[in-house]
Amino acid sequence: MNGIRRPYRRETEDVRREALISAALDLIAVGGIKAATVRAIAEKAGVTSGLIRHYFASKEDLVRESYHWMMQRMTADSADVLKDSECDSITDLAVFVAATLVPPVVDAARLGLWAGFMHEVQHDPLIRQVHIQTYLCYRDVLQSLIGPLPRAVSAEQLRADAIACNGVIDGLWMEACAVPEIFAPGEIQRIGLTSVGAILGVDLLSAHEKSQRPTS
Amino acid sequence: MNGIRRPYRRETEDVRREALISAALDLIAVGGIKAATVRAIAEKAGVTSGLIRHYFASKEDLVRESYHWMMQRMTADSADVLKDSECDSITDLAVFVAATLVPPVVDAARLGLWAGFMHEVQHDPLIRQVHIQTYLCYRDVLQSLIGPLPRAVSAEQLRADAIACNGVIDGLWMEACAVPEIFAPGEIQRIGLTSVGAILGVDLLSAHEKSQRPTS
DNA sequence: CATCTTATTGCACACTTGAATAATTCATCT
DNA sequence: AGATGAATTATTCAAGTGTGCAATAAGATG
Repeated sequence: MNGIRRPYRRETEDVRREALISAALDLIAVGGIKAATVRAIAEKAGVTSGLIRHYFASKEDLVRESYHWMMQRMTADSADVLKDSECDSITDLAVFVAATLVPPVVDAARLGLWAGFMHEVQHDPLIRQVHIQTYLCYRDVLQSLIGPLPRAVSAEQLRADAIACNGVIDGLWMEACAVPEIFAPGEIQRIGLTSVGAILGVDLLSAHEKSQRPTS
Repeated sequence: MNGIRRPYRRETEDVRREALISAALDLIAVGGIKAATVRAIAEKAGVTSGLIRHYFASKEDLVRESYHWMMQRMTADSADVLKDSECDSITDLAVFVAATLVPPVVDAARLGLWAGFMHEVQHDPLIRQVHIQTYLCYRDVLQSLIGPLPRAVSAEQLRADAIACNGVIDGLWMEACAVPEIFAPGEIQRIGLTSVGAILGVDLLSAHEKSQRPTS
């Protein structure tokens, strides 16, 4: 058989793996896990489907690694918000909460991705571990922002506060992603700041407003 | 061909439709949407796969109706908590919040079900409409519980409070379903009561404790 | 009991799926 | 340049997918 084959370039393992992972995540975000077939992934990554099994033990394996990759990126993204902050602890927290409740963190595709994996969290041990690790990591960041606040609380109370704040933020993020049209612009962000502030007994709303305009 | 056919009983349309819907939901809860194949659904419902197309225009159609059915049941369940309450408004709210944050509402299968459909919410117009309707309905119940509280707030504030409380509850519910093992028993419930109370400026925790033991 | 309606089965069909493997072609090394 | 090795393609395969439709038997009606 001598049909003409498509030309190709050889790439490093890292390049190909990342291309396949990105393609898988794109597909899952838009069409759910069922849309991530080997053929669709390969086409989106610009290769043929056979290559998937060359770099991953199975398609399942690729999906698992994709989840890990995505969660790592999300964690890094949220940590970046505070990278070079020179503000007080209240303002840091306000900025952190506010950033989580507007685009690009609020994004239908991101929610689709997150939900697409949620069921695997129940059954795949590795995915479950990644989920827990990412959740705890995010909560720790939150706790490290809550801790320095000018309040006197026990360690137990601090943990409870972090869980609670994480809960509000997650819940609001979800609804904002799912059906943004039923909220006014900026409403969810404002509600998030107010609620977290109420839980912690600090005024996050004005702290956030203050952080917006000192560009003078 | 005259192989012996499996015997069967004729049932009404309602019985069969509900059996098929229940079977579909069971499968989706455990294995995600991809597990809900026509053959698996039919087997679990005790019929053969051809019957699905007799009662539903397509498998997709069955899935859509299943979602609708599930959401209606969830809404009804949460409304039932307050059915014959004779308590004051604070206690009603406390009971409502508390009920959402323990089993059977907190349940991995329920979360799996909910997440399994989340992606369809983005793309299927009917499912999206059902989602919005259910969300607003739940929030209205919440708002009707918040409204009578002994506080003086504007209508706008009331709406914001309801959104915020719904957010906390959703977020905590999610984490409790997903990874219950990282929380102490009753911890999420307590945190939920405290947080919602803090947002609204009322003491839900003691209101709930009070409602537990007046069985004298 | 005979007849009729239709709920239900059983099967075939066309397609898609993930996986396995043979066949190629690119890039590197001497 | 020419050979070597491995990245990549192309093809095949068995299993599973939803759908369409004819055959059948359950149960109501007369």
